[in-house]
Amino acid sequence: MMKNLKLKVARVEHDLSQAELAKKVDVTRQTIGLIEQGKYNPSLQLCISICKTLNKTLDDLFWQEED
Amino acid sequence: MMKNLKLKVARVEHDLSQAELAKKVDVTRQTIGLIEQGKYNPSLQLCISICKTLNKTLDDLFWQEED
DNA sequence: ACTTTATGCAATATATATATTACATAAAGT
DNA sequence: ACTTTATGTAATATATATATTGCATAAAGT
Repeated sequence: MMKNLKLKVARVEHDLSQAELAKKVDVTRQTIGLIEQGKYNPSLQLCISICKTLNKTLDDLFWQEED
Repeated sequence: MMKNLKLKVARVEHDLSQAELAKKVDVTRQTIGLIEQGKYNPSLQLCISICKTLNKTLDDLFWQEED
């Protein structure tokens, strides 16, 4: 799996730590960290929750053009 | 959870049955059926796989504007 | 120097997505 | 009438997302 740098950038743009974002979307810090590292395959609802918190869409944060 | 009518429409536009789409994305027919019924919270990778098969993006099929 | 803060990592536990198998029904084909 | 085809549903099993707890480290604040 691949790192999700777009998520990390969006999070930092909102001046949130992994722990702070985690609390907002009601998961643990580890879950956010692992998603950013590309070691998890998150659920759609969690992705949507993260997007709404960061004012982004699924395509913004979780869509990859390349293969 | 809410039904995913956009997925069903996109699938039908491609003239695929639930079973045929399932085979293409390597899950079971039940999984596709339950996603369409909104009874599952699919993984991001499965969503992406479905999108690529149906020539759509995540926002096209899995993003909901309303709340 | 000490204390937070942020992050990575690891082991175990729990919840749930998904598979497997099977049965039921309605519609369409023959 | 019979046979497919498509879909819903349900029970059990398995894989894995996520939680929990704890330890380690590097950077920044004091």
